[in-house]
Formats: sequence, C-alpha cells, structure tokens
Amino acid sequence: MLAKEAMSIDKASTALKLMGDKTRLTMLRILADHDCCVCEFVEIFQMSQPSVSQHVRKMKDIGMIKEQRKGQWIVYSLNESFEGYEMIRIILNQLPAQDHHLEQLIEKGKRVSCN
Amino acid sequence: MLAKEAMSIDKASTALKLMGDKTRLTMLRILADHDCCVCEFVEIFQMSQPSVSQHVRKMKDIGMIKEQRKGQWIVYSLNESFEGYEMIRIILNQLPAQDHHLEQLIEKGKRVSCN
DNA sequence: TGCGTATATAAGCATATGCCTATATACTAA
DNA sequence: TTAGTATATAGGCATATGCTTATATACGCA
Repeated sequence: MLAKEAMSIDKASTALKLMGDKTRLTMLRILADHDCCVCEFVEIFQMSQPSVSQHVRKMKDIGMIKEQRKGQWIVYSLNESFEGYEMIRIILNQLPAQDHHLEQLIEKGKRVSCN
Repeated sequence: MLAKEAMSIDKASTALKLMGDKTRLTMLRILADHDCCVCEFVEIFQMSQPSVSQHVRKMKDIGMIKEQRKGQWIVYSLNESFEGYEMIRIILNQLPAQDHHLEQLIEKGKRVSCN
C-alpha cells in the first residue's frame, strides 16, 4: 500500500497561516464551490479592491489558488495541483458553505464568473 | 444519517491561525502522539521558557489543548472535547511524525511525562 | 486612439505577533 | 521553612500583518 507523502511542517504552517485569516478562509470556502474574481470578492466582503488583491496574491504566491484570465476579468480557483490541496479540501469540507454570498451577488447583478 | 455539525468560519480561522505558526504546529504534532510539559518543549525547541509558555497558553486559551498537573509538572495534551478536535486530528495526520524530538529528549535524559 | 472597468502595486499607518529578560507563583523535598 | 525546579505573567522591542489611499497597468469596446 502506497502511503501518501506527508506534507512538511514548514509548508503546512505556511498554508495554515494564510487560512488563519477569516477573510481568506471565507474566500477559500467560497472557491471550494465557485470560482471567483477580485471584483466579486470586493462586493462580498465590502472591502477595498487592493485589500482583496493582496489577500488573493498571498494565496496565489504559495500556489494555493490559481488564476485564469477571462477577458477583462481574472478568475481565481483552488489549485488542485497544490501540494496541500487535499488537506485544504478536508479543512474546507468541515466549514459551512458560503452560498448565501453568491446568492446575494447574483441578486445584486454583480456575479461575473459563470460556474 | 446525522450530518456532523459544521464548525464556524470564525472558530476555524482562530484555530488555524494558531496552527499557522511553525513552533505551535510542531508542538501539536508532537502532542498528537505524546503528552508533554513545558520544560520538554523548552528543550526540544531550544527556546526560552516564557516563549514556550505563551505558545502553550494561546492554545489552551481557545481549548485546543488541556493541562493536567502531575506533581511539579503540568502535562499538556490535545483536548478531545475541543470543537475542532476532529479537524485538528485530520490536519496533524497529514504531517510527518515528530518522534525524533522525543527520542533526542530521552537520549538527553530530559523526558518527563510517561506516555 | 481613448475611455471605462478590472486588477496590481506602492507607500503609509495602526495593531498584532513572537521573542526576549525580569520577576512572581506553585509545587517538591530536605 | 528554605532551596530548587517548573510554570506563569509583565513589560519591552523588532517585525509582520491587514487595512487604507494613490497610482500604474491591462483589457474591451466605441
């Protein structure tokens, strides 16, 4: 039986530190179900665009999420190739879905991405 | 089928933030297998006793670990009653065992607790 | 080309964090 | 009671973090 390679404490603590922020953790929980772009997060969190960009950047920098440009927008999603992807998924699975944020976004006509 | 109650984003982010520190994450990984007291952590991390006490205190404050006095020592262990206990266990399971720290402790004759 | 929208980056500021030293408290055993 | 060991707390300091505003860059469309 092939044991799953353990993640180093170093890498895990880096990932967990990023997940230890409420805003980022909520972003990740949303991304677990729906890809999103920065302007949607701005709307959801009622936070300045640079703040959102910085949160997103930190997660992108360590490979936790990935980006894909779609025309004017850059759509972010969980990076399934990230070394800690499985751990992240397990953690996010323990958390309540954040669909209400998406619903409110749609109600306000601010939903951008199409999945 | 009874669904497991989801942990709030708030509580989860608080726990994850504490786990996002390399020292504390290592402590927790050790505690996953062996109860420990402060003086053992001081030896393992080669860190001042107050620093260790503060790390331990933060984890105890949110109920992540619990203490039990044994004579002169206060032995710390994972708190199985903690709301996020299961999540923590899953995370720690993904990390490499830290038995070498315990072995070195024993070699140096500094092991205190008896489990 | 030029305007509007989306995103990123820079710089600054207030607060949080992690470490240290000094000191107080708690327990054991002589 | 007194000395020794274990742990906790207080206070200080350097760095990290998260937010803001101002500005730069990238793309779509007229």
